[in-house]
Amino acid sequence: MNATPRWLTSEQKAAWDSFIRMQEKLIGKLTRRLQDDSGMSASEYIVLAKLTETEDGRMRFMDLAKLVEWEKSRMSHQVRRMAKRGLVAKEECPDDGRGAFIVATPAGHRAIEDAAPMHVEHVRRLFTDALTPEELAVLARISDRVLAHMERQPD
Amino acid sequence: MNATPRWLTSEQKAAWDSFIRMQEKLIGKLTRRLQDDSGMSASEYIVLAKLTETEDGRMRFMDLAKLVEWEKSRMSHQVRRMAKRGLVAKEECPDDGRGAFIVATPAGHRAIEDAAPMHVEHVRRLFTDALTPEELAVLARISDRVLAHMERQPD
DNA sequence: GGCCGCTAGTTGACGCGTCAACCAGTGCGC
DNA sequence: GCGCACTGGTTGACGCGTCAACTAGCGGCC
Repeated sequence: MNATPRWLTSEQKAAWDSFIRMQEKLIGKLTRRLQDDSGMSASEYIVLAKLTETEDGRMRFMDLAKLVEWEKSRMSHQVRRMAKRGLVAKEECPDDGRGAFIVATPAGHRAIEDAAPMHVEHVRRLFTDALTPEELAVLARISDRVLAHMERQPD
Repeated sequence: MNATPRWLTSEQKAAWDSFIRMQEKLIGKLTRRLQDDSGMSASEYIVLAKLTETEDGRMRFMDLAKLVEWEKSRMSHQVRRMAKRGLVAKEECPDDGRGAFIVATPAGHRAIEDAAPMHVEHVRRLFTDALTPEELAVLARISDRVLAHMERQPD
């Protein structure tokens, strides 16, 4: 212990800084846009998106949480807030006394249908339009490599 | 208005999904690690990092906010919390009656010096080690392109 | 020197995310 | 059928981030 730390090379640091800066600005702009255009947070958007992609706009609480890779407590808080806003509703589950279904309400369906086209347009405008198809493919490959690499690491 | 929305192609959507997933997982792991290893949030880390990179560990409030591209209210809240924890202190500015200097305390210096080597190690372990130097360079170039593209867009 | 618009910084309310503690129902072993 | 570990889900406290409203000092124009 107490070995002199191995810092990043200047190329590595530059790459890291660019990546972090880009990602922060991009996500920031998108969430602000979503909020301004549709009065919806990114979390609300993704919950509604996943729910309404199903057959009947309904999903078991834990299935939903696993699908978006959230902790159950995060999902619980989120669902409570969205239920208060009338975007989703909780229904009890006949098969499992503990369980709950989360359902997108009509207002929820309307909200995501209104929001989605604009959101996609912003993703296009800010992100995909910046890159050639080849660059986009390279970025996808790199992202998958990092993801795969992380899977192999502890934690 | 009401034109049928132009969705992303499946390649674009796949690239977007991979990027988002990677970035969320990576940032998530790093912040959790930082918290566990050093009891510090990412925000605290960056504030201390920028502060201690200066000559005297001191910076004008607004200069600091601009440097890390935060809103002043965000910085104000952050500094208040960090002052409460004893990581920084506020000093008044002789030249400008409104102004404030933010100073890293000895505890602040110690905290970042302890945290930095481990943090860098995790960045290396989770990110730079996943990629070849060429891939890293490509990612940097792509990030810079997206950044530059965003600068040219409204908002 | 008095007004006015600007910049510096704070505050409060509210949504978000994490952690840890908790309750309740399930299902399995005996 | 009883006990017990596990899963499903909630809750409360707290740090974080945004927005909007606010205070206060500065600087320029008349």
